[in-house]
This record gives sequence, C-alpha cells and structure tokens, in this order.
Amino acid sequence: MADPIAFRVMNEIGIIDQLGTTLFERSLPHGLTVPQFIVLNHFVRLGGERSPLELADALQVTKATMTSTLQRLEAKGFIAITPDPSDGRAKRVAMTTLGSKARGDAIKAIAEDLSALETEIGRAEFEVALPFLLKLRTFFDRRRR
Amino acid sequence: MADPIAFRVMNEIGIIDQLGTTLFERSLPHGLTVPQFIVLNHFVRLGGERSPLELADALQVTKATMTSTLQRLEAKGFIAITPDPSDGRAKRVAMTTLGSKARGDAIKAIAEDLSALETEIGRAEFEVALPFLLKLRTFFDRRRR
DNA sequence: CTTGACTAGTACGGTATCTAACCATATAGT
DNA sequence: ACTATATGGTTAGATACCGTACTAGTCAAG
Repeated sequence: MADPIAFRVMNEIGIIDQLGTTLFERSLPHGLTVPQFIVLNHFVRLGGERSPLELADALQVTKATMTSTLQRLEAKGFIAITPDPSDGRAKRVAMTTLGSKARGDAIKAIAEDLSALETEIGRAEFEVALPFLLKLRTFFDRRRR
Repeated sequence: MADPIAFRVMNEIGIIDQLGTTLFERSLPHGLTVPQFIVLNHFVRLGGERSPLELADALQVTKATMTSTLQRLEAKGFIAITPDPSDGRAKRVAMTTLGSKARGDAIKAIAEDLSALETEIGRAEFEVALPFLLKLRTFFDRRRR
C-alpha cells in the first residue's frame, strides 16, 4: 500500500531541505551555516535591533536554539549582543559591520546556486508553489502551540 | 530588496520540515524519531533485507548518519543486523516482528495528523505540488556528488 | 601472489534542533 | 507591599546530520 499523498509530500520536503541545506552550506563563506546566514539575512532585510525571542519567533525555532546560533554569530563578530536597558531580563541583538559584509559575501556565493535552481526548474513553478508552501507552513505553525 | 523566489521557497521548505518533524515526533510512539520511523516504513513498503548503504542512498543521508539511526533502531529491537555472508565488509539489515508492530502503531498515531493536513490544505493541492517537489529533489540530488 | 585502489561500515568533532529544567527579572492580584 | 505567576534567556541532555578520517575486507593489475 502506497504512502498517503500528504506523507509523500512531507517526505520530499524533508529530503529537499536536507540536500539543499548541505549544498548551500558548502558554498557559504566564513564558516557560516545556513541558520547563521538566515539570521544575518533577516537583519539586512528588516534592519534595526531584535531581541533573541523575536528572532526565534520570526525564524520559527525555539529560543534555546536561537541562543546557540546567536552565540556562534557573536563569537565570529557578526552580531553584537547588549543588555536591554528597559528590561533586565532581555537582550538586544544588532548586526555588526563585519556581519553585514559577511552576509554580502554569502549572498554572492549562493547566487549561482539559486540562479541555477531558477533556471532549471523554472521561475514560474516557484511562483506557483509558494502559496501552497505558505499554507502548509501556516498549518504547522498553528499546531505548534 | 526582497529575497529571490527560489530562496523564499527553500526557506519555507526548511521551516515546514522543521515544524512538521517536531509535530510528527510528538505523536510517534515507542520513542521513535521521524528518521527512525522512515527506515521502518521503508522496510514495510519494499520488504526484504537491505544493506546500510542501500538504506542511506534510498533515504538520502550519508552512510555515517545511517549507522547512527540503525544503531538506535537495533537497540530498541526494531531491526536485526547480521553480517553479509557473501561480503565480509557488508551487513544485512532486516525489520523484526517488534519493528513491524511499532511501525503499525506509528502509522495509526500519525494518521490523524496526516488526515488533518489533507483535509485542511486539500488533497488536490498536494497532488499538484508533488511533481514540483520531485523536480526540486532531483535537482539537488544531481548536485550532491 | 602481492600490491594498490576501491568499497562497506564506524568513529569523531562540530552544528542544529528539540524538550525540560532552571535563573533572574517583571508584573499582577490581593 | 507581598506573593504568585509569567516572561526572557541559558543550560543540559538527546537525536540527527555532515565531513573527515579510519579500519577491514574485496578486487584487479601486474
């Protein structure tokens, strides 16, 4: 008996994530990992400062996971973490100039991979798929508790 | 400047994989993880015996990763690993009766999640998305080297 | 045969991820 | 004000994953 369609889709998504992450990670400079790059990219796109918790929510990982990723980025000098003056529990995270540069390098490095992807699969197919993926993400996000 | 469409798609795929894996793992019985379940499921669907390397290739992970997952499944008594009589380097992996039962329990446990998914998103959408995902997977698989 | 290259599997080090447990600070209810 | 609860963040313990390096067994070229 074949697996149900939803199962097969989830299976493919898992494999694609795995293979894609590995491929991108090989291209990334400065020893950046994909999650680390995504944090830097988030700062470039939205600017300003964020708390670790805000980042965790935006990037859909737990705050514990974010702690770990931020520590590694800070060790590389790509972000600066300071105490939040208005809340003794909280912290503020900002990207450094070095981090901004690293993100720029990373973008250049993965640009070929991404354009190869778009060329081979076809931009239109991505456009069609995206709304479906957003629906899927929303489903899981609601059940995340 | 917005992220390119291929990047956004890969990003969503990563998040969906993350959230979906976590959700399914909460439902799985016997302390099974998703990768462990996938191995058991593979045996049920295709039967017989497999070498660790065959499993690694079929499930798109490295053989080192497969070693680890198989060791955990063996510790739970869900698979049996024996030396390959015709090749001193190789091993044969087979599912045990206990493993088959565990897989059955797991199928029941995640059935609700899967049917909720199909109901909410719509079966047709999955059917449409699957070919796209297979193309994507093929792309990354070819570049895996 | 013997040697050199390849193949199957394992071990290790590192990152990411989760859950659960834990501080420290903040806030609300009485 | 005090106390109970909630919130931001870290730590610890698991599993999964990769890449690299290693062992052991196979096989082909000479």
